[in-house]
Amino acid sequence: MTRAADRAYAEIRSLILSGDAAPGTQLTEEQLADICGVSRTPVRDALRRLEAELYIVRSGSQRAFVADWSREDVDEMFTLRGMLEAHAARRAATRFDAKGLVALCACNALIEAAVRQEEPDIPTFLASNREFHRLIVEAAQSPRLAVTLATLVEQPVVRRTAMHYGRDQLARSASEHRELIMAFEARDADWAHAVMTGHIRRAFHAFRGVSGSA
Amino acid sequence: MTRAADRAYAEIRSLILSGDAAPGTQLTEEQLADICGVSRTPVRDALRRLEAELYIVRSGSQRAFVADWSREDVDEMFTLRGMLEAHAARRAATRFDAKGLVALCACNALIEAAVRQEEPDIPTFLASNREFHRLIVEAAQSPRLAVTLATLVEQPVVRRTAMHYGRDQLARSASEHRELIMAFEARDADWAHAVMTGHIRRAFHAFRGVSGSA
DNA sequence: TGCCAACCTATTGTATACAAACTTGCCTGG
DNA sequence: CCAGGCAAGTTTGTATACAATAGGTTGGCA
Repeated sequence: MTRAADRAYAEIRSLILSGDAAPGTQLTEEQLADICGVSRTPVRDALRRLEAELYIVRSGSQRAFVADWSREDVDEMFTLRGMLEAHAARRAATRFDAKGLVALCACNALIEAAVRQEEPDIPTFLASNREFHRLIVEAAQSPRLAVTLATLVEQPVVRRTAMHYGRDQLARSASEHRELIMAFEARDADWAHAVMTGHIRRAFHAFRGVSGSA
Repeated sequence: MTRAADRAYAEIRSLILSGDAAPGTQLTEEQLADICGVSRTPVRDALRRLEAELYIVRSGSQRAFVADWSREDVDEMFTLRGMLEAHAARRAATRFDAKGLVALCACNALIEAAVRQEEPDIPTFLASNREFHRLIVEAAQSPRLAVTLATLVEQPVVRRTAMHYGRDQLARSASEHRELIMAFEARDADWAHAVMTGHIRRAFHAFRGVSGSA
């Protein structure tokens, strides 16, 4: 199922994430169509998605530009994500079934393995971390929440961040995940909410530290 | 600026809100193109937006169906909206300028006028109410928050609800708006947060009451 | 009669051509 | 010299034709 629109979406997002398309750059549909080797139609679809996810912004006349992320934007993104993910954790705590918890544990096992390596395996960490959070949102059983969060977790910032984490930060993350799992096993909604809040806030400050020194 | 895509969006949304397109109904692009008097291209754009706003859902093979709103969906929507709008109010409290507050007061004056009528003017109430909340989100100065909330406030439920409110509920709403304005004038973030939380929760229970008896 | 397969239809995905709208820069008149 | 508008070029919006694919139906075979 590799539709042209999906490939265009992945390609354009990659351009933005890699920095090849710097913030503020204008993205014209034709130019992107050339790059992706498809026509403008699927490119338009891809741009709509990227716009909803705030990778790009549009001028008054609907021209597309690579979004610029100010310090305030990053702060606000983490705050929103913290609120919503904590809410998801609260809901998930009373809704997880045995199978879901097993999957969650397996997922975190992958994360811990990736971290324990001599040279931490960042791509695996990222993928598994994303899956971990996705499992929790899924367990929360709220389509609205899932859609809303989906536009926040896959942001440029999140991806760039982990690249620069030290192993201690990565290990800390895995450890917090373990505590989350404990809260879920105890079906303790308040606990899960609190741990998730702290988890995201810590990630936020880890990012500020990294980004400030970089 | 009445693009075909915008008209199609409004037309299709209206079909869903009015109930002409019942939940579960399949919406085919060609059929909608006929109804709206445009080609499939703008209809596809409109469907993408409606999908993001959860008016419609898609099957595995990308077929579009009118979304079904369960009781749980409605609960969750109000909860999310409450969290996010309260957060917006908190931010807005320390960011409103004199001009913004004047606009907010003017907006609520319209609402109160609409409510005081012999026969309450529901369309005006809805429009002004929407503008009132929009002004607050704008004052919060968080594009992410604005985008996120935009997908929640314009939901089928919200619109259907107000149609059935009694005058007491409408008046209560306007009165809560006045208290919000007081909180903003005092630049008291916690107060604004609390009032907004209560405002949305009351609307939620008013809806449950109306919808339960209907 | 039940099931499987092939075809046929309905629906979405993509490409392309053309139209509308916005930008830009030049030119003209004051 | 500046302002305003006009014209050319760029970019997005829309329509339409065609391709691919999923679903349903019908016919044949066991």
